[in-house]
Amino acid sequence: MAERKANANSTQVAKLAGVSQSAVSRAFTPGASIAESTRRKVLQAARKLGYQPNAIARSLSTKRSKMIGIVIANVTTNPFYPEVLDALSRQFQQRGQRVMLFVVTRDQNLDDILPQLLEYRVDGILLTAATLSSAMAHECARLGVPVTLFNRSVPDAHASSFCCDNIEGGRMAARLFMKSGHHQFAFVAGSHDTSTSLERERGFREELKQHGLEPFIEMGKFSYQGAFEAARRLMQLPKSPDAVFCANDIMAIGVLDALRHAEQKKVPEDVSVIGFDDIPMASWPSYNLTTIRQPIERMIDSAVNDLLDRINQDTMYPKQELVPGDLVVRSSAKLPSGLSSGWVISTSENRSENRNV
Amino acid sequence: MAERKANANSTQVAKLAGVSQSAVSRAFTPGASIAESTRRKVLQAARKLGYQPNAIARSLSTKRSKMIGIVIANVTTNPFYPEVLDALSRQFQQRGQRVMLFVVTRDQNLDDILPQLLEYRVDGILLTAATLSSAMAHECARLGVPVTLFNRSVPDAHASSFCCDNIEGGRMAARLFMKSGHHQFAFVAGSHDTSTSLERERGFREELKQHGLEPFIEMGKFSYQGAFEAARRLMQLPKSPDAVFCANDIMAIGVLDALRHAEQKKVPEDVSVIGFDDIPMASWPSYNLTTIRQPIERMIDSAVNDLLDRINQDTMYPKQELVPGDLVVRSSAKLPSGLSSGWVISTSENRSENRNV
DNA sequence: CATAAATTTGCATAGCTATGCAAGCAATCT
DNA sequence: AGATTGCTTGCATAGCTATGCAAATTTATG
Repeated sequence: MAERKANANSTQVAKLAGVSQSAVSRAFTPGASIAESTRRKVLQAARKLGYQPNAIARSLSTKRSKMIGIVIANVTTNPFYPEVLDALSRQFQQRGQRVMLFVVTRDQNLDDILPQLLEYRVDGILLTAATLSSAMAHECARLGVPVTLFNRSVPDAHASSFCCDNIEGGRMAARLFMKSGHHQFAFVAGSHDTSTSLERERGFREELKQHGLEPFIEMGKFSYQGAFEAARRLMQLPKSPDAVFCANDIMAIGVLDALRHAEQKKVPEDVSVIGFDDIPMASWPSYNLTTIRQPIERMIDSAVNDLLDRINQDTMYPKQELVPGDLVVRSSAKLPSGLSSGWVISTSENRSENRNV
Repeated sequence: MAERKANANSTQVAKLAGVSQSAVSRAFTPGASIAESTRRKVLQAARKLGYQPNAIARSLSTKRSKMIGIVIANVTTNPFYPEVLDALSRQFQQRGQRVMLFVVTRDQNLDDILPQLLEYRVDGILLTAATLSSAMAHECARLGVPVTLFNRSVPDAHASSFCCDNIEGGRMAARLFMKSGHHQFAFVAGSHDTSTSLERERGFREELKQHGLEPFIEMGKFSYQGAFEAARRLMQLPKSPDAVFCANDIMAIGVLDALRHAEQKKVPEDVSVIGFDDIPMASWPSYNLTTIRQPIERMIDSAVNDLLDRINQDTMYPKQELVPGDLVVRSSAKLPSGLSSGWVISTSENRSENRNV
């Protein structure tokens, strides 16, 4: 085993600076009671010894690790998640929190992961993947570790949750399809046990049902390839759909590619496609995907604020927030008359604008 | 400030189990000297109290945090990096290391980031972004914290480095272009201060030069959009290129989209395009990108092994490894006679096979 | 200048686990 | 039985910082 080089500690710095160890600690604690002259002496001695406070010892002493556990999945299969991770970790970094990351697979159980985070006494946990078992939610609550779910609906009242309004998003897709005169509808699902996919399907279904319509359902496994194959299956149906709503953009893109390159269909002339998320690729000219945009920044801000607030104030209750999505109209779906590509439609505030997306 | 619920500690467990605190510690330390019967008693008491060893205290005591610092960038702009992050963090997790993640921007200085990692006494550091200043390299060496660079060339001998053979990759691209009879060559660079881009350019240049040829250079800023615009500039040249090599795939895709959708060029009939990385999108039918594949898995394995080995054995010297890339022939570049799409050519072992990519 | 008030300092200890060492114990050997 | 060996166990302490409290110092006030 390698031997760690003796890393200077506060006592050695104190000796060199001719002060007590407490003074060294205070010199590095913003707002602590210490004379400016003493602080300078300490910092100088610290520099000389290459001293840096030991965050591990500080964590032990303060019972605050200043670490947030983030659990994420699908980071390679869906560009939405790298965006989420990027925004999340930037935010936490900026606000003085370190990030302990766990990348999980769809089938991995959180009950094995969370203990590993709790072992390190993370101050809070942010989940963007997998579902939180009720037992684990209780365990975190017992230990006073707040949990926030991003893009997952809440299992019980112990965790906060920040979601896009998936149901309304599904409705928006259905309405756009119907307004522009489609006849056969389909939904490409992600999986049958993920709230996002289920809710988007539900909104889509319900809105269609009000007009006596019902969509075909195919499984796209939340991946490009899965959706590619789903599209091929859809096109083999006797009454193949002319309007396909996908549970996310990466699947919508898989569907588009299948339609164009494997099925010789024109989009949107033969088939219209709508996605969900508005990942950067959606605006590439090869795809020009009409989609429901999740307002990532706003959702992340809320989630981060909520988690940090709950870390600092014991009294706060978990919060559930539903953020409305925007319909971004590009050219993968036929347009109803009066609407042109490049519009963003926010149902929430009933406001439309041409943002040139 | 929130008050932490009293979290059971080893002393409380010891009392309940009727043993000493040491016994509790040993019960949770694999391979420690403890009777099986005692261990059982301890574990039972621990379960009853909901006790979990405190990794922070353990880290302080053992001087091993079992945390690896990972620094990464471009996670939203280049799908290559989510792949790298996914593989890296999986590997470390599997081998019992936690990951402390820093997501940085291109312009962020590592000299501000590394101290934050060192503060937490990470056992090792893996850099996939930014360049390590010599001062910082020394600082890490002084503290005995091994550093491994992924896809970055090494600044001095204090860090290990695992790179794809970028120069040979650039050469391969040049050779393929020349063999299939192109006349005007261009290179779309990522940036002028990144070893990957510079080396790929160098190999490309050198190989062309041997035949008295010289490429145009345009800056693509390592992004889809930047490359899109670079392609448009290239097409406005009096002798516009018919062979464009890009420093990575995401830029190659930007170039493809610009050629097809903004410049009415056919690929590969009018212009051939080659990328670098072989990200998943490269094999999508919309792009079918001919590219130099980086053998991610192998590179990651080597990098992770190296870092963990150096953490455990003080004696080991940093290592520099150059892994050869494979030319993956798809259909974004004209083929020389005798070669058909779907082939992977490994120069290293002089072996070609049809892997149906 | 004396006194009160405010600031700064050091002492001592808590926070939790790992581990070297010596002592205790049981099993094995002669 | 007595001696040897090998395993278990507990004691005591290290690892490093933060912080309540009382003492000491400085500053402000009358």
